[in-house]
Amino acid sequence: MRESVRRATQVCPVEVAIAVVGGAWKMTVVKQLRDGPLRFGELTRAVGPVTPRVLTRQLRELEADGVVHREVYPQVPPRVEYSLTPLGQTLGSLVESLDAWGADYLAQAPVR
Amino acid sequence: MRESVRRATQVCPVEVAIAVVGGAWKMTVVKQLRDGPLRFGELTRAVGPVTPRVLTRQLRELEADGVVHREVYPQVPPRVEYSLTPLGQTLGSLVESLDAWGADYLAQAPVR
DNA sequence: CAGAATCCAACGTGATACTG
DNA sequence: CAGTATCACGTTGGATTCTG
Repeated sequence: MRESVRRATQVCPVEVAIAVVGGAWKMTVVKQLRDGPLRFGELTRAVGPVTPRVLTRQLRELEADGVVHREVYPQVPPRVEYSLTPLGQTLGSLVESLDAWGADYLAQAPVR
Repeated sequence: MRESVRRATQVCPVEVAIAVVGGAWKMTVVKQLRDGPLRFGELTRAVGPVTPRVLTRQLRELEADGVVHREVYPQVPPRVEYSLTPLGQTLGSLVESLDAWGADYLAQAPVR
């Protein structure tokens, strides 16, 4: 268990959830993977203006937390596919809620 | 609109939601305020091992994002009450979902 | 009581260049 | 293609002390 998650257990279950999914790009990754596995490059483009360096780290953390599965196909050129684990799939409704709330928030507080 | 929220708008609504509620203690604050207004001291004790310095900053951000209302009663000793705004109340179901997911996560990945 | 001031360490995030 | 190496930096969260 990652340290930040372990610390959250000392506070409240909601902090645990935030510790797992609260990082930048993480919930967007989950959102994109809901439609099926994606290769690293596909995921990079789908998520947005994220650098490979950063996306890799977020994926590693999601993997460590059991949310994402990383499948390496030993071939040239390399092929690595990311997918949601069963646990990751349980985040589906949460992603939808966050997506809807964020959209509502933008509707009532427009970007200036 | 806070800068981190504005940046999130360039990515995805889910990132906007995370930008608003993703900070440490924030969703725990919302959870505690669901049962009604709390004074600063009460909130400090209810949230957990948070320092006044940090809790104040998180509350200011939640206030700036329109989630929390801060009511000052001009008296001695000072009395300041925090409550959820209508927007903050719309986070209710999200808090419940996060709480449930976090609890499930702990059940399947016990603290070691 | 409800914070503000000051200071700081750690972390999260990012740009750029390079590689098996 | 899917990263890694290196470097850099702003923000976050925190400890401590002090105050109207």
